[in-house]
Amino acid sequence: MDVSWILDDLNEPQRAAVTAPLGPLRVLAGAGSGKTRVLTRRIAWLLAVNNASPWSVLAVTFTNKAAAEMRSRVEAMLEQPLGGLWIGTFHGIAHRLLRQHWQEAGLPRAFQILDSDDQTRLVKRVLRALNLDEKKWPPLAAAGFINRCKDEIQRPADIVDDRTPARRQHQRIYAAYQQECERSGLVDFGELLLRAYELWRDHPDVLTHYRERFQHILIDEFQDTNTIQYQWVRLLSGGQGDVFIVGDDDQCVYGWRGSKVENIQKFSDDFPGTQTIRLEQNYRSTGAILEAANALIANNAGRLGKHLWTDAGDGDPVQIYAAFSEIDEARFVAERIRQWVDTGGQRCETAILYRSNAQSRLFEEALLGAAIPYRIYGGLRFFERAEIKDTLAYLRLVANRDDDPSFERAVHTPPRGIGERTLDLLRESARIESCSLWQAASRLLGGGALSGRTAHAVRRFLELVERLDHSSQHQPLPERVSHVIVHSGLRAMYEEDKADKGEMRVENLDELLNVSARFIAHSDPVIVGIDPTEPDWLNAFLAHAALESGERQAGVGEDCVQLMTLHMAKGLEFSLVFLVGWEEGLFPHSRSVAQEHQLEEERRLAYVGITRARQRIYLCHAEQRRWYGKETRQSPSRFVREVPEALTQDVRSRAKPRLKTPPVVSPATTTAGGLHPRQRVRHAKFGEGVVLAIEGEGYHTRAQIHFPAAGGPKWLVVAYAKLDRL
DNA sequence: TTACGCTTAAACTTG
DNA sequence: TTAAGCGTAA
Repeated sequence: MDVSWILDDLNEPQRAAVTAPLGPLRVLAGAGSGKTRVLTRRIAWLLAVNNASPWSVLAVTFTNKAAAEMRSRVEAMLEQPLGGLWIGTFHGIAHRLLRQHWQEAGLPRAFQILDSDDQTRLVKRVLRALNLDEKKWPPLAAAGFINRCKDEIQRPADIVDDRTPARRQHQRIYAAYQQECERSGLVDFGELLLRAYELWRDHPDVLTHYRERFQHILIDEFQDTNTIQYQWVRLLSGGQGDVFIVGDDDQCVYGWRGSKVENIQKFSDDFPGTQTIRLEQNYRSTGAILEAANALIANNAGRLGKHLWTDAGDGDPVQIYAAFSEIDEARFVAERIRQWVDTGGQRCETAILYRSNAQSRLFEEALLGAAIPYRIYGGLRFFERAEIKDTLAYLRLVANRDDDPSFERAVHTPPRGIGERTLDLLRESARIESCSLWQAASRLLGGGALSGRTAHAVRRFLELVERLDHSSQHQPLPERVSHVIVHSGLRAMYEEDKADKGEMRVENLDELLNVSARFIAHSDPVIVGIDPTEPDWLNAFLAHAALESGERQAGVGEDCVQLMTLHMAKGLEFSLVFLVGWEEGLFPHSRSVAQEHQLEEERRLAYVGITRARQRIYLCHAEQRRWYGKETRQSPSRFVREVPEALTQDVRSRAKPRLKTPPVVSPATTTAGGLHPRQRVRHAKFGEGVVLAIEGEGYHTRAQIHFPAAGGPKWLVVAYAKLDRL
């Protein structure tokens, strides 16, 4: 069989991984080494060469976006839709299993998913019910404890009593919280995984079915798996079989969330006969960038070991800019971006990467001032916006009256005369009767326990939800959503809110309508992870809203400078990268320097940042910074010093490049690129033109070119401008 | 019950 | 600096 279409453009180790015999295989894939390519080709190889059925393949990715991309790539390669193939995140797959086996898993059929925001609110409620002071027992800490337990496969009963009051109290909170969830038919993110794990552990027939089905398991970003995900894979595979894992221990940056680098390290112990393949050739960055990254990460102990290399040439040295202040830093970045764009660079090929979201504001201002379009990733995503969550709360009540968190949210938005006192009454009654708030409200109304005015308000609310349900029950999803937006009074409430962001919120409500329409039109039930026969689209849509929190901002396709945190940048690449705020206390963050393993995680984050760059990189730090309203003197991050001086160039002192070999950019754009006056060239944006003059040499060569289509002559740095000679 | 002004504290973030 | 939480007035 001709398999060249799968293997042709792969290097040796990549090919070895794609064609490896069935069995446990670990691919250690460095940044930019073609990891995604290897994964998709492996799936194609299994299907086309091994004649595996799509039905027998399970692929796990880190995000929903990656899952969608992988599916479309494989389908494009094989030129057919692959319905039976399961691709998704651990959570998406767990959810799908639980929808299918809700009875065995001990869940109500219409169970709903709690996002972390909902979870924190619920924990707060539990704290109040237990009469605990929120100051002494911060809800976020309690929620963190619960999530850590679930990640470690621990139910309240499994928690070892170490006789510390804090742990005992947290265990109590966990138990009460869990009881609440079960009474309300709610499942948080950790619970999705834990239930799915218990489903297999406690139901051998179900496990056997999936073991026989999933002959091929592939997992991406394995360095970011946590304990339960690892154990779940072991359970499914039985510690053997065709398990293909890909990861990079140097890019594990989610330790604070339970990820265990050890998982990728100990995989070979738990899966006997594991083959390990290293992908070390980097196709992304220049030599100087890679060497900087290699030198930095070498300061970490206990790595699996890997040395990235490239045959692309050294490229520019790493630029280091010591700014006077945080304002100077932002101004400098904006100015350099301006230059880059003026010389033909694209804005969307540029990224400003920072440690924490709070740093973005100054760059926004500087870019705004320089009239450079930008896009910020971060902040609230679509399904996390207040107005959207308000609407979803009504929809969830429509789906399930016993959903207490949704009851609490909907009952006082918009305000309808039911306040804290009435709610306390309902909560107390619900606690005594151990029933839901909805049931408590009905009972209190029936028993005449409420005063006339309050009773009226509560009755109207209950009737409203009933009406929302019944009058739209047999209508398509978008109509139901629209019905809720209007008749809940949410739309009117936000329309009146002229001062604030009311207008935008109304737009978002309308957008929710569009989202629900698109969900019906485009959703492939297989991808969404629901049983295709599931008749209730409302439940499916609500699950979608919880699991896939949506794009952060519109305007994806525009040519904008990209602003995001280092975490978000993992997996992305840009020609020009600014790593800003490299100062002690900021990065590494002051809370991370005390513990060695946390410091190492910060260093991995720095490594991720550096390896995002293809051509040119700037490390920036400010000597003085206004932080939380106070002026502080800052010293450069230790990570700046960990980049060998031979690879760097200081911008401010205007020192000569210290790189011994003359900088080479890339074969296609070397020096003058064979340009001479009167030469005809083509530029991606400006069209055809004629070279008028050449100036400078080496990397800095500039050419003055007359572009009739762009209205006259322009100076372009040849190395950046990607000119085609004609 | 709701709205407003004062105090306080402050990563990264996917499902 | 900003955003969220809390106490007090309308």
